[in-house]
Amino acid sequence: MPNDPADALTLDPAQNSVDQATRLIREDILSGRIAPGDRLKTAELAKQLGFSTMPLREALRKLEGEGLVAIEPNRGATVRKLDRAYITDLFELNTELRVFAVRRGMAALTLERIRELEALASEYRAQIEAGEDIAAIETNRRFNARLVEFGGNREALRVFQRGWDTIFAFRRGFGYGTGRRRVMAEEMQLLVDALRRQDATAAEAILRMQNAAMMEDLVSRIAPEG
Amino acid sequence: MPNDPADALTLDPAQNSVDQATRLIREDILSGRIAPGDRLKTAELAKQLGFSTMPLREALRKLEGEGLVAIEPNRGATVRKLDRAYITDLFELNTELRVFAVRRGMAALTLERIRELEALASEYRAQIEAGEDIAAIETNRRFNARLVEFGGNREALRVFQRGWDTIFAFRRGFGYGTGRRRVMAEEMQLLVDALRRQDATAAEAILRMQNAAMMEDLVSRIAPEG
DNA sequence: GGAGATCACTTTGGATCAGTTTTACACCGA
DNA sequence: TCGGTGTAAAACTGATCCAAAGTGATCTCC
Repeated sequence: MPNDPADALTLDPAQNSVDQATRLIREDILSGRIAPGDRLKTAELAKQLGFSTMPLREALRKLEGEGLVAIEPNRGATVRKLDRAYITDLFELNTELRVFAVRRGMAALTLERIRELEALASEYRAQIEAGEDIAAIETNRRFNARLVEFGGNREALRVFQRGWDTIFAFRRGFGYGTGRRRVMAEEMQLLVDALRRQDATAAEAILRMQNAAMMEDLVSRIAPEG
Repeated sequence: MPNDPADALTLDPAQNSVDQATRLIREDILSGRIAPGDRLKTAELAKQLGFSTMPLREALRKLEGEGLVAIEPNRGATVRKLDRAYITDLFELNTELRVFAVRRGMAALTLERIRELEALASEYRAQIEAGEDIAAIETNRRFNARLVEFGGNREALRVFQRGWDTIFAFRRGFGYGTGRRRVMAEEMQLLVDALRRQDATAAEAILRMQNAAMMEDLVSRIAPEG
């Protein structure tokens, strides 16, 4: 969606109530203030956010279309439940999108772009060492988003971002593996090195290796049939 | 979205007006009865479909979330414009998803599944020879959807289907390349043969070759900066 | 004492209505 | 004749209202 005014990627002025409400609810869900499975009552949200129920109804419908909330007839809206299959599928798909982006964007990788990725990787490492976990997570997101963006396929980027947000919202509830963090910093640097060498095979291998480790970490945190 | 009641993949009973309206409008868009860029006025749709304007507003919001329509504040809803970059990105992404599915699903490809794909390929060939273009297009869709489904990643399938529907809606407006059809039937058969031989490399090569040819065909139909 | 039915309360679904913005069109002037 | 302006109609936005469906508690009957 190249020029979507209500796009999460671009900064929207959010003039009308519907867009504002949509943004606020989405942030509440993705930031974990509202947990998966929670009910979203229009009257409650209306009082809480200061809108009437009408914009809320439309906002919830929009979020339903985005897949973030589920609306059952005569029963109202709830935050989308995330089961194991969904999360692992999403995660695997995102890895594939990163591999695709790297393969596709390798040729167009200017030195400037590589330096940007390297800067982000350094920032990530520094934040991990300093114990700034929240900031590190955000840096990680930016690193990967830029990586996919350099692939040059906007739709892939869009799918990737949505998937990332969902996985992130899920992981917040289950915690992060502490052991993976330092390794992640190393892997990031290895990836940048591979990109600098124009070594697509190595880059792909790193991404898949990372995927395997993260999947194991994810699955271990979920109940047998979450 | 494994258990979405209002999912396009599953057959929804569509009890309430919003779901019914959403489905009807979506079908109108994807079938080409409403063209990209057309305005979607709530009052008009309400009279036409027999609902009040309220459910229509919510239906349009839901479709906005799905990315099918764009809603600008105080200006109403229009069917999402499809420009060249969007279509080519989508098409390329879909090729990648097919490659991913083939690689991932190769191991789990039972003989039964291969036979099913082969049957679809034969059906496609027969329909092309008989000049049943509409039916052939549908068979082509089923073939590829099954191919991706056999990959075992539900999210990939979902993204693929949405992308396919969009590309399809676009191509209706620009026509189909007549020359590609017979070649497509051959490529389908080649793909099935590769799958039978468990030859992932060959299968991938066929898919990418097909992608290149289709992209060329697509781009040639679009104005320089459509 | 337990299970089922009834009743009250909560919440959603759909409709109507007033206020605001946009847009189309005619009119006026250069 | 062309361009700008002002008015009017149409469309969207937001709010309130009423009906319908669901939920839960209490009460009665077995």
